[in-house]
Amino acid sequence: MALSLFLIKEIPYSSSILSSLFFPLFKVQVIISRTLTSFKFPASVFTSVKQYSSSPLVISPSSDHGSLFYCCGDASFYASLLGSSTDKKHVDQVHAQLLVSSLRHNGFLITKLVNVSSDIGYICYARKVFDKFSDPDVFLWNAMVRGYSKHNMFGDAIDLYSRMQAMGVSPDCFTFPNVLKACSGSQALEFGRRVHGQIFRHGFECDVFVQNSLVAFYAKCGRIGRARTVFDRLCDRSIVSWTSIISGYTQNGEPMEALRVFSQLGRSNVKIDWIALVSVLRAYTDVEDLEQGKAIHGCLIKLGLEHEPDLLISLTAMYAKGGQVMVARSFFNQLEEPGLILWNAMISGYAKNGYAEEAVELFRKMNAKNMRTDSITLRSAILGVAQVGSLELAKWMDDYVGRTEYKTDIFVNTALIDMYAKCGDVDFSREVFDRTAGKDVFVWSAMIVGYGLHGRGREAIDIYYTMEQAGVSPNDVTFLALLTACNHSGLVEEGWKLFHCMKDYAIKPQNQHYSCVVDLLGRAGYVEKAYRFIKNMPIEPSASVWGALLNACKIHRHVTIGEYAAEKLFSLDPNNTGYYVQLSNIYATARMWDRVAKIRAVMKGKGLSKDLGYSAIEINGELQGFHVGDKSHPRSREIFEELENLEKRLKEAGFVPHTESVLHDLNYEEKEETLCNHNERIAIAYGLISTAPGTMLRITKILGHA
DNA sequence: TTAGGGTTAG
Repeated sequence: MALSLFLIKEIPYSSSILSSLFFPLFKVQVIISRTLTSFKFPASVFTSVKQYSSSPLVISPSSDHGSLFYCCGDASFYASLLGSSTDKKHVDQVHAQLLVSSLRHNGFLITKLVNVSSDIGYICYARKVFDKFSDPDVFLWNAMVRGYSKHNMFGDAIDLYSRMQAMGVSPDCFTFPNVLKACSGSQALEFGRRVHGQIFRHGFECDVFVQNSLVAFYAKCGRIGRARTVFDRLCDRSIVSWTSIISGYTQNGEPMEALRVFSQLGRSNVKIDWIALVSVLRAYTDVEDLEQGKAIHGCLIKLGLEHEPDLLISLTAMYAKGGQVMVARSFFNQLEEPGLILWNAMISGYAKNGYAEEAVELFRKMNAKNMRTDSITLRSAILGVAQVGSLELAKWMDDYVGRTEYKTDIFVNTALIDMYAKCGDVDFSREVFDRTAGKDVFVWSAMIVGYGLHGRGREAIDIYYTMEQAGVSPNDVTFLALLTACNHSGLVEEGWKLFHCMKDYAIKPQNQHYSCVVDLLGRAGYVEKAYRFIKNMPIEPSASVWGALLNACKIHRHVTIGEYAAEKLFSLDPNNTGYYVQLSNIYATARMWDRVAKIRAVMKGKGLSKDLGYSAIEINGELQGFHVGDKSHPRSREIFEELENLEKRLKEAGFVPHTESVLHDLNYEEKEETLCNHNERIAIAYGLISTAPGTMLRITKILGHA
């Protein structure tokens, strides 16, 4: 109907539409200006017009876009015109018509105009319309607040709501959901609390819409306890209430509780819909229970929802995170035009599971298709690049980011800092770090991690103190980064001191922190001190803690403590080959051959074999990976000749290899294990024969993905 | 006329 008005332009070709469809439906009178008479309306049109002549429809030419038609219908006529608007030009035209009509002060139509403009992303226009209206009612205020909330302009939404209150307009049940969305979007916890008070005062404590919004608000602001209280007090819980609290728990890192609530939901009479299932899938993804997630997948198939595009995103993410990237990819491939979030889920799934090249390739494909990318796409792609380990690719990625609106995005820059460090150039990390404005604890921590990775422990510690001076509080990640950095640089005292600083910030050390300290003490030879340190731990030591102790025992030939650590490890992680090999090496060093043989028999009985890592080097932009004892490269002979040559020169220079444990009759693999740097050496040798003297060689070590 | 929940993430 609305379109037919604008089709008047085409009247010479479609006069029947005008006369048969348009005019009979709206009681309007048409006055056609003389300039348009060339359209040669058929006589029937004028007859219709005369028949329905309660209000005037003026048609006159406009200079801007061909012919513009001013008309005056009734309010529902304008509403239907606006309702069908999908572009700014249409809205402009209808607004222009409205302005010259007697309905220009009609609050209902102005509200509709504001709603429609903000729906099509014409938010500043909506505000202009809003501002021109002198006496907005609650509907109009709601429409404007809704517009801002919808476009993530949370501050404006909150300002407007405050102004509304100052003007003495009473909010209604449609006001609060939008205001609360703005509060959670901008993490305005205090303001939201006040809104909660107002909800109570205005008597909306039983409105399920308003209360659901409150649950979501508290959950998104990290106040899951408050969210639960609101949820528990709800007189009538809808599926939205349940979904809000379930996803709230997942968002707050409590997926187990989310699943408990979900089982309660199963016992209630509320019908479960697909959005509820999406949040449950997320919870199973987070508890890393792929089997249970598969069961939910089964439910979805039963409900006939498995092809729901938004569910495919959750399924893709779940399978990708669970390491089943092929299954994830099959979901991705199901859609002809996967949306942005699905691309993101797939790219990050690849990147997080060691399929770095696939991640980068998919990102490139996305670009080739001219798809829109966002901050999350970039973060995932950067993670992929970091794991590929190529500095060339890293620079390309950095350039790419520089051409987007995300070059100042703090999350993206954190990822870039990490990427450069992992690709071998921490000074580039520092450049990104220096140009990042508004550094938060993650940015600082990423830089500390970078320096630590490169054995520049002092710089890591310096940066930490600068961070403190800048008034940014460290978190558990910061301390882990610091302890790791001290570890790599052998800064025992500094590490010990920093570990004890954790309590100043009320950060409870986790197993990772403890294992770092054990490693630090152990490597420096304080094996017994490390052992006592573990014995005094307030939490149950994990395998990584005992593993660090075992490693220290191997280095410092401590059989008794080594056996103790190994016993703990065998019970915690019975199938990990590394611990058996390490204990066997401890025995070998102590020349306790009978025990070496015993360990080997146990390993054989369990059918354990080694999981190899590899090292990679980039030559002329091409990445080459080497496994331990890798002879598959076409230039393998030259590489091993260079390696021998290198070892000869090392010996001449006075290098004494640590060979005690290789002297006895260990089998081939065990010898390879003992020469733990072997694959790095191959990569170095390849680098030396492939580059001009003086060229910087960057070796990337990739663990456990053979 | 207007409204609430989910999925990708340093």
